[in-house]
Amino acid sequence: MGDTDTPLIELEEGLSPESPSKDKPLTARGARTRAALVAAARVIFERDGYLDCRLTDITAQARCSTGTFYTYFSSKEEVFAAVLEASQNDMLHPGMPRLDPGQSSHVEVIEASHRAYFEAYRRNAKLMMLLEQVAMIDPKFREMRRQRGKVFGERNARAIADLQQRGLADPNLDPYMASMALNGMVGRLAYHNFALGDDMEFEALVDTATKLWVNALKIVATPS
Amino acid sequence: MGDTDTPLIELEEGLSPESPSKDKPLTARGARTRAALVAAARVIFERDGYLDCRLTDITAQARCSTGTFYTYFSSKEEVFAAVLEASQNDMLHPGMPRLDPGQSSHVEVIEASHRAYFEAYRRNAKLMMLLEQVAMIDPKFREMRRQRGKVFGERNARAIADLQQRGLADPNLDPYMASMALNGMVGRLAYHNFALGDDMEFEALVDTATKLWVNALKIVATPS
Amino acid sequence: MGDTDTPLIELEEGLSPESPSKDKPLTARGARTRAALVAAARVIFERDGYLDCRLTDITAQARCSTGTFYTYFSSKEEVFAAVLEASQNDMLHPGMPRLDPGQSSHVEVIEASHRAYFEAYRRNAKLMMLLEQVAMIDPKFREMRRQRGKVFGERNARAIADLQQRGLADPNLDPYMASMALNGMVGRLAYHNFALGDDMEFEALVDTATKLWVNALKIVATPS
Amino acid sequence: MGDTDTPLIELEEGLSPESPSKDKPLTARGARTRAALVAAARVIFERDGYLDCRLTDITAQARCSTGTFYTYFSSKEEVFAAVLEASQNDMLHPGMPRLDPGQSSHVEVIEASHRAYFEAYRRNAKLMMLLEQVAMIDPKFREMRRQRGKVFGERNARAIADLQQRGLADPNLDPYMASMALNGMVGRLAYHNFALGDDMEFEALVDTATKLWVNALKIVATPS
DNA sequence: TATGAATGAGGCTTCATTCAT
DNA sequence: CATGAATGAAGCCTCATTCAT
Repeated sequence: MGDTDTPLIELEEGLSPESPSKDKPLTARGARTRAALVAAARVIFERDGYLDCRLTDITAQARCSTGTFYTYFSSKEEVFAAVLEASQNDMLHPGMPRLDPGQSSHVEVIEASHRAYFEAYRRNAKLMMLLEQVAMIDPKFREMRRQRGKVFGERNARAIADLQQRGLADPNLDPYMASMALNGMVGRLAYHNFALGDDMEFEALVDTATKLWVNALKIVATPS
Repeated sequence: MGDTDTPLIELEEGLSPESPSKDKPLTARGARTRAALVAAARVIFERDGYLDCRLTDITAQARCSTGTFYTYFSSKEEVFAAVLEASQNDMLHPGMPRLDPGQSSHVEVIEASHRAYFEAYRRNAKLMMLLEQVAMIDPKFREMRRQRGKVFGERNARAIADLQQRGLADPNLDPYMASMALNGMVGRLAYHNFALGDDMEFEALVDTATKLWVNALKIVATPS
Repeated sequence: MGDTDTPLIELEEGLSPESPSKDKPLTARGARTRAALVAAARVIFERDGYLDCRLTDITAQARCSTGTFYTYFSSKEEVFAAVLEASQNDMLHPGMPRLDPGQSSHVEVIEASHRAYFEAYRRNAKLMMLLEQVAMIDPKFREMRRQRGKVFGERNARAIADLQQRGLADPNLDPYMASMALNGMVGRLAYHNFALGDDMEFEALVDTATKLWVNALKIVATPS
Repeated sequence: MGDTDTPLIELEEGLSPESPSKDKPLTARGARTRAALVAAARVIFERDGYLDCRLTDITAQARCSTGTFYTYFSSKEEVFAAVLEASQNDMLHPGMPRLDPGQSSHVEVIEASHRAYFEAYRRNAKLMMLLEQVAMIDPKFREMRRQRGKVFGERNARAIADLQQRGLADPNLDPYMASMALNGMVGRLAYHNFALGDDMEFEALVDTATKLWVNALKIVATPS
């Protein structure tokens, strides 16, 4: 991509921040308790699912009382947001590789991105599944996901448009639609494999996703 | 597609039957009541969502008593299955066009399939969203969806393999993975547009989906 | 009272209807259950007070389950209204005596009214105390009481104005204010005696209240 | 009233001391904190009512921590008593006028008393309403109010009896009952006007209350 | 078959009070 | 004295499911 700092593609589904809820200065003890609750919530959510988990399961896991939960959160929804927030770093910055421009082609960048994305997804599979679930249940999270998808869609759309202008990608495609479609494709692939456990071979997955992207956009194999 | 009766691609996400549950002979009156309940259930499910709807809302809508519900179904889950079953015809056979082989190219078949799929999805958007929701909530429905996805994935995988063998598609792709990925891509596109209301232009959608498919598989533009 | 059909005075504090809440046709069984709940509620309210009574105490007393409560009422407030409604006949029509006009004086009418009022209050002392309590707690009931007090106040104000015009009562008094003041006086007397248990002699109470009314208004002792 | 130092009438509803609770020497800082809590409590009680206010609202308003509250009080009830105590001066000694006996009639004394009472009530309307509320909720405060009412009732009863003996008031009335009734009348009038906001004209209120008292007791208009 | 009242387990939430720092 | 996090008992309320009529 030469002189641009925009990475060619970004595939992260991204998790979510939103509102830092009950944001208080927090004493050291408070911070510890809150963190314990968030960690416990992740464990319980992943074990029982969002719907089937009871608040008391979370507090039991965090070894605190029910009341304490409400010191830091005011609903299941809110802890869930906190869990996502706490996991964001891993999902949002999936070690986007800094490929040496001189040695990498567009294809290599795309492949590296896919690999990083799939790896992050695999690491957080349970959580991703949870997010899918909650997004289907709670309109707030659904909207959050949609917005985030849009942001990534637009970012990749710009990258695609850029390639098109430089004659390096199929000019007949609508950049935004193509972007949304291909992002969705990779997301679905990851969901099926890591969340549903379809269990395809990891490298083959990266390879297929990359080939389909490259083919779909008719990307010309030229050094990045 | 030559001598096979397998259509080139099938995109339907498919809805679901599963267990015919309380399948009794049913008197005329019984059949009427049952049908009323199924119809009412669809209305209420689409209005309130699977989780937020109460059984009494359904019976109220069907103008019958709570007890009657249990004459025909034994749980919410079961009515939902019945609703899906009743809607399957529209979703499963989305008017898959019987194109005249002599006049149609692969591309035209793919395009027609996409159009039919998107139209069906649009007609049943609320229900499809519901299905997505329930699949995320109830393992039974999740598994049902997965199986169905697999069936379609395999069917398309065979079509892709066939094209590859005839030198009409990129031979470097894993047919099954590619099939799953592309099916997922189209499904996601439909979900975003018709369920989430992303509101892209219909024909552009068909066109983009088709181009991406064709490009991705590097389908050689030859008459079907 | 001569040519007017307006009774000279009316002292009832009145209880309250408001909204018939969950008014359904009610089957015989339903009516029975509802009545049992209302009766149970009165018992428990009078025993424990409005605040200290739990819904489960009421359902236990009514020998039904918690859920059943919610079939008929949607809150403590609502049962309380129902209890009041059920008691209204006794409080609202405290046997207002039909004195023979030819034989009764204004004073006799006033005395009879006071006696009837105090008797009704004594019969329902616990409930009246409850009403006082709830009126202090819940703005809805407070307002209800205020409105009712106003209605009686105005009614008596008209009677007082009538007497003034006929030269039978102190013309220097504001009829409405005097009415409100004297109604309040009798109400407070009843509250202290029957609710708080100040335990004055019943006939002395009637006598004092009557004398104070008559004196206060300077009612001329003439046959009604 | 000649040779007695008992004022003719005293109308104050009186507020309350009771138990000096945690009466400690108190350092200067402690006194300040306690005062802040009492002041804060009054603000919050008046804003939210006794029942709906949380202790944390009070401590927040007083800009101190929850724990500090318990350094000075051991319950909500106790702060409330402290609030009343702090306000007593204004309510208990409503500037009872020292009229010059040579120039004032009984009527003027009564009128001045009523005026003073209503003014005090108006100044403390919110608090008086609160007291009414708490007296209905908490037996301790109810009893306190009753005792205080009795004290005033007896005091006025003595004044009435005195007048009766001197031939200056209706001898047919029971002094104590009449006293209780008339005190109650004025209290109720004040409650309706200043707490419930019935909004009658202030001077008319004083005038009506006075006329009713004088009439009711048949007080002979003679210089005090 | 239809009815709809009755059931009751169990989750959610509040807030006065305690106590370690 | 002050702090404020932690506690946990206690009630409310929902709604899928049953069952007597």
